[in-house]
Amino acid sequence: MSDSQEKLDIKMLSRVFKALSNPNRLAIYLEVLAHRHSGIEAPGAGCGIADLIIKLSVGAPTISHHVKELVDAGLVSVEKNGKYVTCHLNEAMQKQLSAFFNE
Amino acid sequence: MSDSQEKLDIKMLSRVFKALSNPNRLAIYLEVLAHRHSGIEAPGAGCGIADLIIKLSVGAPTISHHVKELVDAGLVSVEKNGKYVTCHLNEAMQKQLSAFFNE
DNA sequence: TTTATAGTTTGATATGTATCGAAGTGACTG
DNA sequence: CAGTCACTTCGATACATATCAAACTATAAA
Repeated sequence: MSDSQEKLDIKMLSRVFKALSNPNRLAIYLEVLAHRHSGIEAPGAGCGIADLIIKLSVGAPTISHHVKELVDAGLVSVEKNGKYVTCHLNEAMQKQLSAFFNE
Repeated sequence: MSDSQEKLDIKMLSRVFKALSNPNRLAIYLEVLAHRHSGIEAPGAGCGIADLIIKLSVGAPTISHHVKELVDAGLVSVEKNGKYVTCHLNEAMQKQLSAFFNE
């Protein structure tokens, strides 16, 4: 299964960078990174959409849009619990990016 | 002025990623990366603008524009020799990006 | 000095993006 | 069921971007 692709080609890479090219989206990604190893989410401590809305001071539609783009780029994934949504880091992509800049 | 030595904040980081978010610009950056350790440039073997025009199949103005954006983002630098221009990797920025994704 | 070469700048255009308010959807609550 | 909550989708708008052709600059060659 193509979970995350084997190796990043130019097209996919540029998609990833485009996803990170917006300050708000990058902030979301950094927030997800920060919660990377926080284990089971304490309520409100995770990377819920509501937390992001507060931290970034932009509207819910915008956050929703940005999160979707991060998901589409393969950088994060979302998990639905009832009416709540939590963001998680895509570790595989993280590794590939790390490898790319380490070369 | 404050060049790229301190740590990358969200604003600068997003600028860097924006520079890499265009496939053609990313291709240029990869080309520069590829010539990173080729020592003294053999004529035509380096990362001259002309080489890039051929490799990317886009017009000279577009290449010129993209190279400028990469320079502005601090990813590469340019060196003029007579009427020729060669691109070089900004190693400091490379290190910072590597560090960012390794964290 | 005239001409050619390498690259840049300008102007135009077509397309993409960020953001918002309003309306919609699905889940929980009384 | 009716209402609220958390989030998403839609539609509009203002702004940014990628690209090209044409004009320009600077260097080199004749």
